[in-house]
Amino acid sequence: MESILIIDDEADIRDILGYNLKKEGFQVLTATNGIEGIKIAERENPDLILLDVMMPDMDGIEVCQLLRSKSSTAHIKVCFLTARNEDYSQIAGFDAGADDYVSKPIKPKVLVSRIRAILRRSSDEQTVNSSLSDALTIDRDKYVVTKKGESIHLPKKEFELLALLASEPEKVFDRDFILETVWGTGIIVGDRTIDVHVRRLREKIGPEYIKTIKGVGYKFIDLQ
Amino acid sequence: MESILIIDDEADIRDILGYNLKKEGFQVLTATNGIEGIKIAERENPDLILLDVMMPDMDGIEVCQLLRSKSSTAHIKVCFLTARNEDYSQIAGFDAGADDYVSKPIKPKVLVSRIRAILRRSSDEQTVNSSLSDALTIDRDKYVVTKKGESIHLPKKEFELLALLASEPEKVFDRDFILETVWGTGIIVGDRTIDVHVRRLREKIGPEYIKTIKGVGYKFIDLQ
DNA sequence: AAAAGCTTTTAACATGTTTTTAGAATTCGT
DNA sequence: ACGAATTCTAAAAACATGTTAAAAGCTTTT
Repeated sequence: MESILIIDDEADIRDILGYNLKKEGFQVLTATNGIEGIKIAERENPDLILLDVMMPDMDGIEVCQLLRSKSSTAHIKVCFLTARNEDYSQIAGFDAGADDYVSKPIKPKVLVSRIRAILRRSSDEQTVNSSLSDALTIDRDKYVVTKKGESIHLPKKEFELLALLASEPEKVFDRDFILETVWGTGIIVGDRTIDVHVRRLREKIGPEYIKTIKGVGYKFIDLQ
Repeated sequence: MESILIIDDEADIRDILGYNLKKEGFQVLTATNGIEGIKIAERENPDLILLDVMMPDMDGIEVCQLLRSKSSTAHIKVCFLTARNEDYSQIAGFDAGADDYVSKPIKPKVLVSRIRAILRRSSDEQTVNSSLSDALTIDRDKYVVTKKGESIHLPKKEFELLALLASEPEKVFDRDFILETVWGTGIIVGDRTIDVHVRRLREKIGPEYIKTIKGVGYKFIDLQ
């Protein structure tokens, strides 16, 4: 589950945002000021921090700069909460390393969709990196496989199979696991079904990417 | 001309507000309760709804949530009318997706300036979102699609479908998601309903914009 | 209140693609 | 070289989508 840390001095805001984010399935952490927020961020390593710009003692900009300067928190996504016409803070915020900002009054639905967008952005990048060899890219969202810039059309099962194998290059996936994941538990298909799919995948993306481990299963080779 | 829907059970309020808004050049629609209001909103697609929080049967919060949950009304701006010390309603109101609120007793001049502010804000936002590809523009506010300067009339469902797909070009939307978003959760329609809508969309905007991913769903292609 | 016009949904059928199967050929490890 | 596992091939079966026309729902007009 994705976790979100809210840093805001106003209890009302913390409550409303917390309520809405929990409802959407996020794990919620809260802090009432910058110092506390940084401590929690270090300890809990949340996926994203919602950070109020205007706070007494230490403002959001400062907090963000501190987060960015520590290696244990530098990677955490930060989204600023700003009052409507604090235009300057948007600029200063991005400057300080924010990923996005949302203006008050905050509409929960807007906020949630922005949060999802930020998190998706980062997970996309990872997907691309992890399932990417120099020549091959796999984009689950767009359902597209690219080889040396040329996009290759793959039908659903072949795509799912490739995406699974490529999700952990070098790891051997055994036939039962592949069947469960790509076909679904309980679905019974003949012995040769996987083979045929692998064959056609090799035909389309090139045979060098998928290696057979006889008696066990298949693995994706990340060609450097 | 910008249109405003007033939903309030008290005839006095409807009359006073209606009179003032007409004088300011708005087109005014009225409804005496939530159900009627939602119907009118769907049919007339007003630019903004003034929504009384305290009403018998269905209160404003509920009405607003319903409006937000339907794709055909989700984009309409909502401004709550609240009694002076209903503080909680401000919180619950934003929670339900309101854009602003005005406390009674309402001073017409204040209300008009608030309304102008909301509409101005929204038209700014929409401009950014509306031009999605060079050839095709989609304006949620006006419910208009333009292709190379020529405006194309699309019925509601087709428009919503296009707007959804175009909201993230290249991304594949699966059939379940499309059904949930455009038709609504729990609404059951036949298997071929989406296809037929896609077909007619392609007929009107050109077949090259919407691509089928067999077994998965559809995606919008952003032609450069 | 009926008629005319749209929009939306349904249903039946056509089409083309994907998935599965099965047998023969081949490969691989021991 | 032997046997088990995998690949290859082609055809059958299953499936998803496209296409049409008509029916069912709405709104607006008369």
